[in-house]
Formats: sequence, C-alpha cells, structure tokens
Amino acid sequence: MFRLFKSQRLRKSSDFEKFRSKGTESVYGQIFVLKSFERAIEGTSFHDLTPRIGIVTSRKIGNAVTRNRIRRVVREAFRLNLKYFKQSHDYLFIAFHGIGTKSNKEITNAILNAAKLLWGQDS
RNA sequence: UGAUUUUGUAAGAAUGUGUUCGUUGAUGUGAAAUAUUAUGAAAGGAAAGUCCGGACUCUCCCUGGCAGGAUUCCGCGUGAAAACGCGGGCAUGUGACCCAUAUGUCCCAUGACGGAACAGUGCAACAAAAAGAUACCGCCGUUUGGUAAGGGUGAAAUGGUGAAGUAAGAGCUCACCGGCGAGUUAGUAAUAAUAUCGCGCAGGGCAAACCCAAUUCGGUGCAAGACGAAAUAGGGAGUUGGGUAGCCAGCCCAAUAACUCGGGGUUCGUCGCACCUCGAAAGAGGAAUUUUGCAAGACUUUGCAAAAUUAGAUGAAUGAACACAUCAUCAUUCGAUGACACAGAAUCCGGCUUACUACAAAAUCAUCUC
Repeated sequence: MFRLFKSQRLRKSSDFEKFRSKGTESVYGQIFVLKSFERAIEGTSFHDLTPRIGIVTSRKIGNAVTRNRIRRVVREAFRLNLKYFKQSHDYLFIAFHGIGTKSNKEITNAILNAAKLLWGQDS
C-alpha cells in the first residue's frame, strides 16, 4: 500500500492550528522540525485511522521552485515509509532556511531518523 | 582569442529509452471511483514584476461638474484597445571625413522628443560678490555712486569679432556673423531653406517639479461574483434620511421604514473554471494555438486550405526510484558526482518591463601574432 490519499494530508487551517496549543512531541533537526500528536478518532475506517502529514514551507526557504521540491520530497518520504509513522497521529513538517541546498536523499534520511525518534519517545 | 553591450533566432519541452511506485483533473463502467478499476491528458518564454490595455463581474452599465489617473514630434500600416512595425524630422552623443577660431558632411547609437509663454509658483549641493537680477577684486568718479571690458568661481555668468563712443564702460550706437518673429518657397505633415521685412536680442536651465494645453478614462477587481447547506439572531445602542460610485449636484426610493455601530455565529460545498454555442445523446457549427502549403504586402504581418491540439490545483497536482545509453565536471587506473541558467500555471487574452541559457550577427574594449 503505497498510495497517498487526500485524507492523509492536512487540508484545513484548523488542523494546523491544533499544533500551536496542545502537547506535541517534536524532533528538531538542523533543517526542519517534525511535530506530532494523537488526534481524536471519529471512526474505524482506514481514512480515520491513517497518519496524516502537513508541510510548511515559508518564503524564507527559497523561491517557488525550491519550495515545491521540498514538499514533493517530504510527501514521497512519507508515502514510501508509512510504517515509521504512528496510526491516528498528525504530523507537521516545518522546513528551515538552508534546506534548499540538501539533496533528496539527505532530506529523506533525516525525516526517517526523526520519525523513528518520535516512535521511540512514545514507548 | 577573450570580455562586455545591443539586436535577432529557438514553444529554451524531464538529455534519451525502458521498468517500477505515485499525484491532480477529465471520460467510461458502476449504487458508490475515498471499491487500491480502465483509457487518455497534465508548467513557461518569461508561468515572474503586476506597469498598461481589454474580455468578464458586481455596483446608480441614467446625466453633469469637481477631484484624480493615462497618453503626447510627423506620416503610413497592423490592432478591439494598449501598443507595435516601417519611413521621415528634430535634439544629444561616439567615430570618420573636410576645414582648421568656426561652420559643415557622413555613419551609428540614444531620446519619458507637446508647452519655459506679456499664464503662475517653485528648485539649483559645493564654489562664487552674485544663480535671477548681482559689484568681491579691478576700472572710473568720488560725499551716497557708475560700470559686466578684464580677473576669479562654477555644469551654467547674459551671443561673437571689430569699430565708434565714454569719466570708465556697456547692443548705448554701427558693420559683419549668430539668434528670435513674420512673410515667402519646398513638403501630406513634423520641419527645412531664405540675398524679403521686422526686432538690439533685459534674461539662461529644470515640466522624470507643481503646472498649462490637447485627447481620453465612473469605480471594482475571480479573495470579482452567483447559488446551496449549516449555524446564530428574531434582540442591544444610536441616527433621520437612504440608494457602498472619492466629493457635489441632478435622478430614484422611503418615512413606522431605512441606515450605522458594537456583540455573537459561520469560514463548508457547488458554480464561476478549463475553448464557446446548440443538443438527452450521437453529433453539428464556430473560436484560438502550432505546423505545412499557396497567395498578398516595404515590414511587424494578413488571408485561404489541410492536419494536430485545447493544463486546471485550492495548505495548492504536474513527481520519485532504478537500469542502460549520451553529455558535462573532477580524478585520470578502476571510478565518483551531476543532468545543470532564470525560474513553477492560479479567471482568460493582448502588450510592456525585468531575470536567464544556447546559437548567430554587429559594435566597443583588452591581449597575442604578422
């Protein structure tokens, strides 16, 4: 199962606002922050339980081409390595200045390490 | 040979092929495609800046004035308009030629090229006595003053040479040159020429300063706007007019109605919107773009025919991995890294501007050789 549905992405402002308040777990890297928290479950279908990700790329990171590339790389890393992300959790990826100079592989590996760390903090 | 600048060309297509995994619309099947299905499609020359002009939207798509904005040498052409193309004129500048105080001729480049006036206001660092009307030195006179010939300052100091004149000087006067205006001639015109007439030429520069003149424009911008669902309220305070056009009028509506303010709630979906119209559908008609061919034109281009094509997201799709080939860079033995500039559609068109890659041409500069 390698598809990436719309239900697996954060698509509302309210979803992003939740990261401001409640106790979120964070992993800080040199080029990004990965945050997560367990959301309220409303149903039992696949789309209710799957982990979701939101990506924040501000204008500080670079021009539109650079920001598009970062978003694609992060989504691809999330899609191909879904097993490292916990069920019924929301994730927020915030890119920092300087990420534009990194290669796709470097970013992917850094995200996976951060996800594994978040997995470990829970247990 | 290299660098820089300018102009032109290239739909500047993922370097190509294959495999695998995906994303977003569309269409088909289906009760349902968020059932993990099938088919086909999916970033640019600038998509950028948002500087102009339109389509379209709502609004008082009724009218005038004020305010405010835009445009600005002439002719022809293209265009819905902005704007663009060709030719001409004028100004400034580089270079060459001629001449040698000058004036002039040619080539190329640039030009936000209407107006400096018996319209008005304003501005000019530093230097200089003085930057619009001034006397520092000097000259003359001498009680106050006169004087722009000389010095000195500056980007710019009241046209130049000579004579006459004077206390000394000065277009104060005169001759020649220059300038301005009128007329005449040439030209469609901008404008040019002038051995005609007039003016001593007492006021230069900046309008990318306000401003003036002519022409022209209502505002709003897809977060426009339309519909649906859900939710809140059926109230509070204030005003007497209101019609959201920046303001003022006309015009229209209302007076137990309308508006304003504060508070509360919603911030979801569909359409607009993926070329348009008709149609249940099949399909038909038209539009645009690209390519090819033919024809027209001085050129940008235009017409006709044929074929192909018509992106549509909304925390925002158009991507990733691997293999082989090709190319580039680094090491130069195996090999390693990369696919390269500017840059990412956002309602849709036409321009302008800016950024940048490759190729071609021209100009300038530098170096080397003869």
